[in-house]
This record gives sequence, structure tokens and C-alpha cells, in this order.
Amino acid sequence: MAARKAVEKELSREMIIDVAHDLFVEDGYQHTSMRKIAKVLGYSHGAIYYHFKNKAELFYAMVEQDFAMINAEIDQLMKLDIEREQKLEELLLGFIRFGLTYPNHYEIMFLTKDKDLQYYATNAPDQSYHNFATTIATLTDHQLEVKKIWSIFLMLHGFVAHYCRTGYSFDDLQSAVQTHVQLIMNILKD
Amino acid sequence: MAARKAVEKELSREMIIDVAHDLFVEDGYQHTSMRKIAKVLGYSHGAIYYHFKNKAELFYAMVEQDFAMINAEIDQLMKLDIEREQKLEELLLGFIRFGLTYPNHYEIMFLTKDKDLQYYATNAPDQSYHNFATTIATLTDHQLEVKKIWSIFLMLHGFVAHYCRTGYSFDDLQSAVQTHVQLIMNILKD
DNA sequence: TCTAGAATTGACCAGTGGTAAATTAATAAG
DNA sequence: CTTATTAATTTACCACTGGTCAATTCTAGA
Repeated sequence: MAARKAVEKELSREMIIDVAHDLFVEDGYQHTSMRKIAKVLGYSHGAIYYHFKNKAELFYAMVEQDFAMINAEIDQLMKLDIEREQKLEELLLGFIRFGLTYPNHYEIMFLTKDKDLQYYATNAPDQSYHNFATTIATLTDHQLEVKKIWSIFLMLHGFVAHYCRTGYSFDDLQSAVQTHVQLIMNILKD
Repeated sequence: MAARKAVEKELSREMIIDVAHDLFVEDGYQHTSMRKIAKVLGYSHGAIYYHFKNKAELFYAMVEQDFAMINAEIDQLMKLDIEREQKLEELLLGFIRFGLTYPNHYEIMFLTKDKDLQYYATNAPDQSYHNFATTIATLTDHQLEVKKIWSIFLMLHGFVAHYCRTGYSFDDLQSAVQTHVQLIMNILKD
């Protein structure tokens, strides 16, 4: 009944993630089906379920990679030889840039309500936040209350969460980003 | 083939909205099916499509009612005989309270990416924001740039957008709300 | 009483995520 | 070179979804 692929290259998690990445970014989580991913790959949808337990796990595996990026970016930023205040500003800008560059990832990781997704998608955002928070604490000499850091995170989050849906790029929003980041910087100066 | 309902009460948009309301609030948009709504009503799912073009339109009709509430609340607030600063604070608190009280509505209206939903869900949030913005402008004697008002809105939005998903109530979050609103109030004082 | 039209049903469609048995291909052992 | 084992893949299937539409039933008006 079956007619297995003529070898050449076996299906791998990486191959699936690559294709899924494009589709998820293009169409979002809900509008990307396992069958479509399989079709693009030239395999049947059942094959994907051999490599991933379900759709949520596939998505999570994919998005985890991209979240590693934002952490790497923060680390790199901290090494730069610039003033403290400038580092802070770059940190805020970097967060927004990340969110607008990967709106679909950001959406799923930080603002989905879907239960099966949330089951998988908790580690990565928590880690990213932790990294963000400790960096801010360091850059402000631990003078800033933890609660306030959290509020500042939510302020950034609000910006990204909104513009995520609109399709605007980071560059399109220069002016709005400026205003937003400036207001937050003022808070940090007190 | 068919066996139409024995009259008594004909199905109406109001009846559908009432039932849909409970289910949407309980399970969210994605996990509420037209068939389930129909089942609770005791009708077939086809009947709903006679009264509403599709799922998105039904949801929008429902959620529009609730958004009228937040506008009414703002109007009422403005009539109170309290100090300006206190009004401002109450406005910020009111927005957050609304979002946490109706998390599913808030989610759909302010942070869904679903295309068919967004087609319907644009008026209500825009109106609510407009009302919010002009109220802030009034309460600050129009000394605040429009851009900054928008940023402040996004800061509130960030708070609600995050906690929307968690199931915490407004009262649960007293402390976090306080911090957040205080930080924003500081911006408004400059 | 007859009829036009409004309201309702249910079969149907194409699609979904997910499962599992059957099948194939590669591999290791003899 | 066979043969048994096992890993990888297909495919039929399940229960579900949003949505359409012809057939039906009921109601109201003449």
C-alpha cells in the first residue's frame, strides 16, 4: 500500500523546521497546516508526526532557535564599548526590533492563549525575559526595583504586541519607536 | 427530511449572541465552534448562518456591545467631582480593569492577527482608543503630544495583553497594577 | 384555504490535527 | 547472499471544523 521515498535524503527535524519556518512566518500558526508543510517537503503528513509529537512541538522547536538569537544579541551588546545609557537604549531598541522582525514568533511566544501551545511555549520567553531583566538591573547598578523592571518590559511588550499585527517593519516605525523608547528612558533616569 | 423547530420562540440574533458570549468567554474564539453554539441553543448550525454571515461576524456583533461599556465607563468617570490627577489615574486603572475583566474580548479586539476577524474587528477598538486619547488630552490640558498619548496607551496595552492570558483578576494583580500605573503617572506629570 | 416567503434542517464539501496498521527500505547477523 | 530486525514512510481513518445549499417546514397575509 505504501510507497516509501527513494532514499536520497531522509527526512530530518532540521529539514522540517526549515520549511515550517517559512510557512509559519508567512501565514502564522493557525493557517499553517501539517499537511501543507509535508506537501512542500514532498512527504506525507504522517512522516512529520514521526519526527514531532504534534504541531505545537514542531513550532516550539523552531521558535526556540530564533529566541536564542535575541539572547545572543543582548550578550553581544553588553560587550560593546559604549556608555551605559546608550547600552540601555540599545537594549530597548533591540527588543522592539526583534519583535517586529519575527512578529509571528513573538505572537506565539508572548501572546498566544492556545493551551496546547502554551504547554510547550513557556521556557523560551521566560529565559529571554530573565536575560533582559538581569541586563537592565546590571546597567542600572541594581538601583531599579524588580517590579519596575517588569513594568518596563510590559511597556515594550505593548508596543511590539500592537505592531506585530500590522505588518509594519522596524524602520517604518522609527518615529513611534523613538517616542516610546525615550519615555521609557526617562523612567530609567529617575 | 427536515424537522423544523416547533416555533414557541424563533431564533434571534440576541439569543445567539447570548449563548455565544458565554462560550467565547469561556473557551476563546478558536475553541468555540458554531456547531457547539447551535447545540446549546437546540438548533442546527445552519440556522446560525441564517442570522450571521459567519463566525467572525457573530463574534464581532457580540463584542461590540461590551466595548460600548468601556466608553460608557469613561464618560461616567469624567463626570465625577474629583481632582484631575485622580481622574487620570482612574482612567488608567479603568482601562486595565476592563481588559482583565473581559480578557477574551480584549484579546480578539486588540491583539488577534486572524485575517477574517480583523476585517470585522477594527471599528470598536479604534473608537475606544479615540475616546481614551481625547480624554487624556483633555485631562492634561492638551499639553501632551499625541505621540506620547499613543505610547502611554501602548504601555497599558502591554500590561493587559500579558495578563490577559494568565487568568489573574484585577484584584490579584493589585501590586503590579499600582507600579505600572504609577510609572505612567510620572510620565504624565512632566 | 391557498400561497409566498421566512426560517430551519441536514447532507455535503474541503479542510484540519492526530493515530495506527501496513508497508517499504536500510541495516545487521548469520 | 539470505534473513530477520528495525527505522522510516505511507495511507486509510477518526472526529472535528467553517461554510454552502437544496429541500423542507412553518408562519403570515390575501
